[in-house]
Amino acid sequence: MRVPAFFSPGLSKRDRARLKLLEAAVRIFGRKGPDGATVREIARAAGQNVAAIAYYFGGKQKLYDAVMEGILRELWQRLGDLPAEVANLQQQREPAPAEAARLLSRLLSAIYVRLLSRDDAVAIVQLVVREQLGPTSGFETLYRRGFRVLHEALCFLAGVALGRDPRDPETIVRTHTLMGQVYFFAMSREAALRRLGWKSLEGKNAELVVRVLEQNLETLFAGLPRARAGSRVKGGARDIQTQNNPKT
Amino acid sequence: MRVPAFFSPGLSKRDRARLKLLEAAVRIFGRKGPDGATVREIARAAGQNVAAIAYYFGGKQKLYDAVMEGILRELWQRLGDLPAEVANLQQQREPAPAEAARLLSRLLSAIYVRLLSRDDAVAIVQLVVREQLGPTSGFETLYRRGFRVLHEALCFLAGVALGRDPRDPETIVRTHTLMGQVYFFAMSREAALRRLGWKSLEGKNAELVVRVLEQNLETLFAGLPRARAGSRVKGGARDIQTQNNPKT
DNA sequence: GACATTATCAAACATTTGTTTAATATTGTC
DNA sequence: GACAATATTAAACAAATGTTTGATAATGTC
Repeated sequence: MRVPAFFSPGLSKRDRARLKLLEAAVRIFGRKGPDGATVREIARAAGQNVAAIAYYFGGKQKLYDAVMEGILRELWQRLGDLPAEVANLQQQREPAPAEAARLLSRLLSAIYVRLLSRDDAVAIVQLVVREQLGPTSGFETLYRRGFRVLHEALCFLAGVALGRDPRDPETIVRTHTLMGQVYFFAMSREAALRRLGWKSLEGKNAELVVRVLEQNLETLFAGLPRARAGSRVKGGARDIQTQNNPKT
Repeated sequence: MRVPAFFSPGLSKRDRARLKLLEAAVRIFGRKGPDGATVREIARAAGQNVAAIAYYFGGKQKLYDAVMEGILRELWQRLGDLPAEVANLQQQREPAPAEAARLLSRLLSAIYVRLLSRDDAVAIVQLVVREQLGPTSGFETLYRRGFRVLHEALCFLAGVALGRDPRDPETIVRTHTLMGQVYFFAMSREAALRRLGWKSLEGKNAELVVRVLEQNLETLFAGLPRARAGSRVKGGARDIQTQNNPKT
């Protein structure tokens, strides 16, 4: 007999097994890496038989690919409608520098608060960091549909805020340093926690980080020299909302 | 017959074999991670037999430990006498904020130029980043004798530069954001290279990064509010030169 | 040159790994 | 309830991995 929908909301038994497997896979792939993690451990953690992985996903590699897909969905979902706000600004003919600066600050803060600081996203971040290390299939996916899109959006905002071409190497480098201020907390999470004597990057602690971050950005946008008219925004970035792009 | 010293400078045959294995191990551990790397691959890359690893190091794990030691040595060696300069400043009774700010800038630039940007240090950075992900034996070593020492030194400098207690959470968080501006280039190396269309972070490209970085720091130290006297530097950090410290 | 130490190597070994199989149980449909 | 499709499981399998072994070569010392 089919289990009523209100017991397993919208999910067939098949989908529930897949989901449990996926959740366990994120955790264990994150902790041990694609090579260190074993299908047996993942299956055990998900309360499933080893063969279930081959049955539902077609093997370890395919499971890993599915995990990547899930991470990307989670990533964009957590950012809510902020990407839409950026896209809005991108459509304007003469976006205001102050507005761009403000949105950049909000976006980076949101990335920290909703994503990087979260205890429930540690495994995801671990996985992403690992994939940053080398060009594998996982890296390609995350870069093309995650990092690059976000990076381009941030470069656009920084470009407008500082009156520079978003594709100028200096703008890209500058944006990278801004991004690093936030991402470093996630990438060296354990070390940061220890140095601060914290148990988590969330909650009250997140408030301090966000305060420091926003103060940094404000100071930078106030103090950095703005380019004279002429070297202004030329092309603009790719639209942040068209996330499935080839090339580069 | 013993090979004359000038043919294999100061190295016995034993040491040369160990060295070749170590070099190959850094590269392959860096690329594939401790789990992904196999002893057979490392041995092949080093031109040695598989059994040589057990013979000279006592097994894969011990080889990995030895690699960590080597990385630590390389790390501090590349920083030259900059740590000594920090230690100098730490000994002064009333270190000048401007001098601290200048040294902080020089230190972070040196970390980028001599370490993070270098093509010949990619494998090392990869290994370090991987170890950042979780508390394993490798992490403990790198944290206690690498990250923590550097972090404390930077916090001291930032504290002096901004007139704040180096152990105040806000100072530590602030320092972390400063550090992240540089380290992010190494931690997301591949992504940064692609976004910039660069082949390397070295040379001419490094000049741009350093320029942006120093401009950021200068702007921040000029614009961030300095604490009033009273909330001034209290304890100072541990001495940067005593690198083998227990606790924390 | 003889002898002991050290180094090198291919083969063997025991585990662990991802995957497949084949039998059994469950579920959905009529 | 019968039948077919789908799920689940333990066992089997082949490939790989880290380690050990035992034999042979090279090296250093007297």
